[in-house]
Amino acid sequence: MLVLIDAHQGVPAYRQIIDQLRFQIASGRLPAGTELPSTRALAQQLGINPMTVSKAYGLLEEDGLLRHRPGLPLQVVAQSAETLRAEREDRLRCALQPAALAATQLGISNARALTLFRSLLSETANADIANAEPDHDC
Amino acid sequence: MLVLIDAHQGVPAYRQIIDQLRFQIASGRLPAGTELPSTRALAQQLGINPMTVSKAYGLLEEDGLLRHRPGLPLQVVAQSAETLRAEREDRLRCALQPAALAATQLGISNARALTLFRSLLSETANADIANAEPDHDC
DNA sequence: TCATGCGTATTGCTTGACTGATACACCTGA
DNA sequence: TCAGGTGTATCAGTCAAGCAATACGCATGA
Repeated sequence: MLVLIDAHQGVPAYRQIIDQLRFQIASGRLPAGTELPSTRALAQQLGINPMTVSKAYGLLEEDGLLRHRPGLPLQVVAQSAETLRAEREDRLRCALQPAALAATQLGISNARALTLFRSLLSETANADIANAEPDHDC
Repeated sequence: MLVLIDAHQGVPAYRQIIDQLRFQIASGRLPAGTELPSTRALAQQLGINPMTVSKAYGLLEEDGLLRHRPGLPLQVVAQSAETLRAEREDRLRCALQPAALAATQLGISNARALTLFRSLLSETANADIANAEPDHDC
């Protein structure tokens, strides 16, 4: 399954599509040249409107991640290794930003925050990726 | 001036109040026992409705940062050392969990992830909360 | 040529967040 | 007791985001 929509999550559908595709492109799971399913096909698979998929595709194309030639399916655009590396780091930075803000506002020292993050990284690396769920509600 | 509202920022007024007060409490600029201005006083000062201030105060009270006794002004709650330390760390852990997961799935090394987090912590600590700017949308 | 599939521009609806006006209950202090 | 202070419950209005139905232009292949 390419994309999964969780209606219970509060995040709009088109943004979930963007996030998951962007993630899979950055991580290399969708290499350059990969053809994406049509808007109608993916929409039917997800049980949503084709326009919602189209909105996601359009924004990804604006970002230069996808290429669209009329009459042909959308393709993942080839990106340099450096661009991919920067993209990966950017995504991690975005994930870390709220944590850094929380640490500051909570008055937790940088050293303590880093120690916490280090232990979490070890736990996550050892955990099975399949059941990537938060242990308790945050 | 206790709080500043920037109408052009896109962030709702009640949330700007929460963020700024939370930061000032965490940083010690508003020590325990400090009496906050009344909802009406702060509302008039900011040119907004008292209910908007009340909403912010109410949420901060839910978080245990403020204490309200009917008929008396709101007070900053005394931060009991050990019990709140664990709770603060738990909240930071929850903020860090998705980042640790992203680092693992993106194939970013623990060392690189920690370096990134360290630099973000420095940036966040130096930033003034008044102009809490998103560098670029994540 | 025509049927088929493609992406999407346009339009309107729904939903929820945000805000504010009003009214109320409560406490303090004269 | 009562005037004046407090926070806030309730209700209604505004606004933008998200989504979907429809229709259109385009490319392909028989």
